Parts: sequence; structure tokens; C-alpha cells
Amino acid sequence: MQTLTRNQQIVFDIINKSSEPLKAYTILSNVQKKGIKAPPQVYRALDKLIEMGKIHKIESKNAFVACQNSSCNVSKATAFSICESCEEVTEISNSKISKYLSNFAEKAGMEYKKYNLEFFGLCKKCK
Amino acid sequence: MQTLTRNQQIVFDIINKSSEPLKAYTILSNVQKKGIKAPPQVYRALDKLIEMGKIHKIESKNAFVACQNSSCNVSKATAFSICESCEEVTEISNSKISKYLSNFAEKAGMEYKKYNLEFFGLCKKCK
DNA sequence: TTACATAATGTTATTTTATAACAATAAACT
DNA sequence: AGTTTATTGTTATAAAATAACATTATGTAA
Repeated sequence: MQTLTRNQQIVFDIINKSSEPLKAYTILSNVQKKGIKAPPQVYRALDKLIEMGKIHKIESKNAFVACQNSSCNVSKATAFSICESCEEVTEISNSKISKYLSNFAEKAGMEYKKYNLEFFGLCKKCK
Repeated sequence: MQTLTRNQQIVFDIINKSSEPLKAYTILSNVQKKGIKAPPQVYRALDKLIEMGKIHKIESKNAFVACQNSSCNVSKATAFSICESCEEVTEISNSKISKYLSNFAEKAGMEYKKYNLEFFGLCKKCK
């Protein structure tokens, strides 16, 4: 269990407290009072947090969320559902999907390291 | 079967001829001799081509590829394998995955419109 | 402790990716 | 023909990400 550096902790806290995915520049503007002044400081923290599996990047939105799956310390299998109406993003932690897709990748002859899956549609509330 | 406008055709042709995913500004620099001069012209064509299912965006790379699946004219289910060594991107058209994931989305209570799946690892050649 | 290596931070400037806004044409419809 | 709608052209700007380099902190080994 790796401990976070000062900047990593600051960036993680704000992502973890948020109910929605945060963009890098939103994070930046929210941590400037804590002494983080420039984009590279944020991006470096984000990169490390992703490596550790503490956060994930939602590629289709260029935004970041805290990992909901406590056991996931290296994020090699991520899946999200994204509501196109309310923009809600939910992490899907379904071991069946994970097994199914891992298995598929192996059969396809690929030496698989990770995958990312993003579902788009309407969530329960919005449909 | 929708016909393409002039700019859409130009942009599609260059993506379709390419053996690798192309970035928007690479496309732009390659079509300037054909009269397309500015980013919005490229991005507008890209947006329409995506809507039609003629191309897909590789979200993790901000790059665009022609759809390999002739039957796919609305791209509601896309999957790619991405080699982290040679950068090769291959579209996966596997109806089993598609059925499996569609089914999963419905069970999860989501009104699902589309998904995008990206595998990362080493391709057959590179592993 | 000191010396060295490695990781993290601070800072400025720039690159890359994407869109806003508005004017001008072209195509489709009645 | 006249009207609506889609597409194009153009300029400027916004948003997202990184390059490059100086500085400070942390870990480690003699």
C-alpha cells in the first residue's frame, strides 16, 4: 500500500470527494488555494494516481473519477456506464465481464494488459 | 445509404486509405492541398462520418479509423485492440462480445445506446 | 554524516486538440 | 422562385496536455 505524496493526496482528495468526474483544469482551479499552481503539477499527480489504480480516466470525457472498487490497486480492467442525459458516470465492477473479456483477449492472440469499456445511454433515473 | 458531401468524402478517403489511426490535425495537413484549410472543416466532417458509422474515434488516442465492419452503418458497438508497442489498432467485430455486452447493459437497468471497448497490450507480432 | 541517486515539485512556455461564432454557399423542399 | 435547412469558409479562441529545465525533497549506501 503506497502512500501518497502531498500533491497526489490533494488531487486525490478532491476527485474522491466529487460526485462526478472532474476535468484536469477544474481540479487545478480547485486546488490553487492549496499551492498547486500549474497544469503539470496536476497532470503529474493524475498520472501517478492512475498508475496506482486510485483513479480512472473517462476517456470519452477527459475526466477523472476515484476508483470505486477497493480491491483494484492496479487498474487493468475498467468499465463505466455514462448517462448521456444527466452525465452521471458509474463504475461497473462486474467480475463476469472482466473474466469474459480477459478470456476473449487471450483467445484473440493478444498479450493483454488492460481494457477500458464505456457504455453510453440513459441511466435508471433518466430513462 | 447516405452519400457523402465533398468534404466528408475527402476526409473519409484519407482515413480509409491509412493503415493506422489518423489524428485530426494530421488529416488537416494532408487535405490542405484539396482546399480544406481550417480545423472546423475537418472536425465537422469527422463528426458526420462518426454519426454515419463510417469511421470510429479511438478515444484513448484521439485518432480516427475507418470502420472495418461493412454491416455497421450506425456505430453503436465498437471494440478495438491497441498494441502498446507498434501502436497497431485493430477493430474487433465479434458478435458474441456485442451480444454479451448489450445483454449486460440491459440487465443493469440502463437504456443502452452504444458502447466502446478498448483493449491494450501486445499484438501477435510484438509479443 | 556526507555523498550520490532518484523521485517529486515548481515554473514558464508551448503544443495539441477541439469548438464558438458568424458570414457565405449550396441543396432540398413547397 | 422563394424559403428552409445543411454544409462550407473563416477567424479567433478555448480546452487539454506536455516539453523543458531549475529546484527541492527523499531514500540509500559508504
